Amino acid sequence: MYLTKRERDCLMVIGDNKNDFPIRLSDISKKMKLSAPTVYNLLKRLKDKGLINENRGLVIITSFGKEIHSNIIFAHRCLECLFNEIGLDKKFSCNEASKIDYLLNNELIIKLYNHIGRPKTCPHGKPLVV
Amino acid sequence: MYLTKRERDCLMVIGDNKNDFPIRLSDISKKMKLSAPTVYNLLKRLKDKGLINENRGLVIITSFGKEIHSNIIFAHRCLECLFNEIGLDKKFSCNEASKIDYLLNNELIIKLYNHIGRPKTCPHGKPLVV
DNA sequence: TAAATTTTTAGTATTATACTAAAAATATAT
DNA sequence: ATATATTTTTAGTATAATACTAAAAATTTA
Repeated sequence: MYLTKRERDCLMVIGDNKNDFPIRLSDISKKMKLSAPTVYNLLKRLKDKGLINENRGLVIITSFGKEIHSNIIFAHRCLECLFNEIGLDKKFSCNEASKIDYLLNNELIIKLYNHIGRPKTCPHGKPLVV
Repeated sequence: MYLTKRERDCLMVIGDNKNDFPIRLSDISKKMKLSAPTVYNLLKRLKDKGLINENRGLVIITSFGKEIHSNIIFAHRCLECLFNEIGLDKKFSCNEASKIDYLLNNELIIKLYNHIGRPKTCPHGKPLVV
């Protein structure tokens, strides 16, 4: 599953949506600070990759999309823990984690998780395993 | 200094050249398994970024290019050490490190280096500090 | 100097990114 | 119900990165 940084960011916005209702294209557009047509094209790619379903601007994440999303969340929080542990502040840790959380092999992330002592939460207090 | 993955790979080939003589475009082309015109365009970009000097296919790395190259080498080997420590084999560690060694902030890498106990060498036995 | 190799130009193509303008569709408010 | 507002979609444009082939130009080697 190769994702570009933008695709990753878009999937995160969609997956982070706590609402029961589908998220709108216009909401994603506002959150990502990108024009509607740009998001329209992004959504087409995420659809092609089987990560979302989309109908007339209403976006629902697929179960595959949820899997990839939660993998990225897990990788992100593991990396945040590591970066925080070695002396970076929360914001910096988060920022650096965002650059690479979608690129690394899952096996690596699980081994990293074990190595840092299976923490319960990330530096923001969010749970690592949901 | 933003580099693409390909630019990173090309700079590594150029910087890894131990020969006193400049490396040829055709040699880079062979090593990277890319056509000569593709490398030609890559070199133009590295030139624009001040990383190399190039004249009629003869390529020399600049002092700035050397700096970036050695930063990436250092990041790469630190990451390899970490990945090896958490239980990945040499090859896997190297492969994963290559994905991200050019993306992370230098401060982070230095803190990681301290965290892993300032090792002398990477899993391949190559020195971390030259 | 001829042959071989290498660099460079020219042209094509794809993917990702991102915009504006405007048409079409849908939703909201009166 | 209809006018207004919002949203989605299409169309068109643009740039950067990637990567190729074919062929011309330049350089190197034999």
